[in-house]
Amino acid sequence: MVPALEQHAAWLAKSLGRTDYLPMRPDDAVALAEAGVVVNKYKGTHLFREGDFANACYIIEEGDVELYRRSGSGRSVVSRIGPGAVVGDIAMFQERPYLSSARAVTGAVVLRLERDRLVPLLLARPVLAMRWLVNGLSQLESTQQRIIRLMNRTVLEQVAGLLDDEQDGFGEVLLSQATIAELLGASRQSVNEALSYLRSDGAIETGYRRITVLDTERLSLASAK
Amino acid sequence: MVPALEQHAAWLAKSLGRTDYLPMRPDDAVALAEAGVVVNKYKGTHLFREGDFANACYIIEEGDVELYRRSGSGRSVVSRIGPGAVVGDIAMFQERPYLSSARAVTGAVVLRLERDRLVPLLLARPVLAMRWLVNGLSQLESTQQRIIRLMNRTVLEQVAGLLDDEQDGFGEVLLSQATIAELLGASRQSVNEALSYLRSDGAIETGYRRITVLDTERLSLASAK
DNA sequence: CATCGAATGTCGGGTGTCCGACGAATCAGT
DNA sequence: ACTGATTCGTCGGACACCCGACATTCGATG
Repeated sequence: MVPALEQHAAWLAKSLGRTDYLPMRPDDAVALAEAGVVVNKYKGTHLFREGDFANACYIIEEGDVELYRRSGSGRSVVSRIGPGAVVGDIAMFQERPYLSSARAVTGAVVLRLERDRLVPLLLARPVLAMRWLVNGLSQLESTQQRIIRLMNRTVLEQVAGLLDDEQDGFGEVLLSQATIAELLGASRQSVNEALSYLRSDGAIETGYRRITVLDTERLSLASAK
Repeated sequence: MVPALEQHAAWLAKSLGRTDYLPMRPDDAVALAEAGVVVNKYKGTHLFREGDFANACYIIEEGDVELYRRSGSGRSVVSRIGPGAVVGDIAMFQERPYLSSARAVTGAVVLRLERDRLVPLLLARPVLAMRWLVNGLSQLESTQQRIIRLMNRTVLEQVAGLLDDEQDGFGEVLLSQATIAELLGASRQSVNEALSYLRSDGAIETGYRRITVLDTERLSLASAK
């Protein structure tokens, strides 16, 4: 076994959750890593497109991926996911076409898992199936929370909440205002107005494709309201 | 084995999806039915409340259940689910408190599954775990679709879409306007205005806690826009 | 350093929705 | 049939948001 494979195995074990009551033996993770292929995706390329038949799913190891659908004329962003997320598994398990397109917005490293190899593996190793289950349900939970964040909230509150969630270790969010607007289902102008307010409040600093969080306190204040 | 148990087993097999590549042996369904307890819930009673520690999950066999959370002052409806849906499993698998309350809005029959009995069962029978997984992911899909339905859509379009989805075999939707408003995150008045428009258009008829769909064609026309 | 595409900041006009309020209609219980 | 509680229908004012438009600024590319 190559060292890289071991590394991926360890990474997978961490990514699929840390539930104590589901002890994961090392060979479980290794088996999963062996079943997949590590793929390097360049910025802007697609993992899959809406309508393609779902033969495989992907686990994101590095980078950000955007999920979107055509809706009428334009496209609407369903969600944006990062390392640890599993994508395409819904359609894959149901043996149907993907219901959204997945595009790497940064350079990304993903693990591609073919349906024909994954399903037998999960059936043979119940612990992996259970982990996968818990992981998928966690995703469901965060999606539901996003619904709540969208409902009955002004753009200002939504923007503040998003910045609070998305900031990295240095308090930076590297998104254009247009992208934020798409994520929230708002217009770019309204997002700009909200950012202006937060800036004048001293909660953030804004730059080109970059927002720096200065005061998390004020931010969550504007978010909760 | 009592006849009622057989019936529940058959029902469970149907409810957890019909994926051909996951053949479910009869004893799988029976084992699942045996692991749970059938509970009768009267209108208005709670299956569980937000914050309670999640010891069990529920499969709904009859009736409708409403999921809601406290948000600030009032409560906001997360979703409304019917027969076939599984609820409470997210928190249960994660060993955390329930993140929303579940209340029977009609009389309901549910199967209560204790965590301590279910987890070993799923580990012993991978097919069941996989079915559960596919079912949970389907729920995730419909939640995502609901997000899309909420974003960038007028109340009229949302109401038309909801009626199209929720009508039963006779084209009837038995919900009060206030409930519809909660489901969509809109005000009762706006829902009323949308219904008035659809009524004058000849697409629906309205009554006390009842809406009858007359013309599905016009409805989907108003929904798509 | 010149150029061009992309992103930001800002302005009015138009409108969809919320909110409070009120009366009419419907249902359930004594 | 009377009564109280719930639901429906409707109005006008307030306001957050969308949209189009335009100038400005930033960053990559040669």
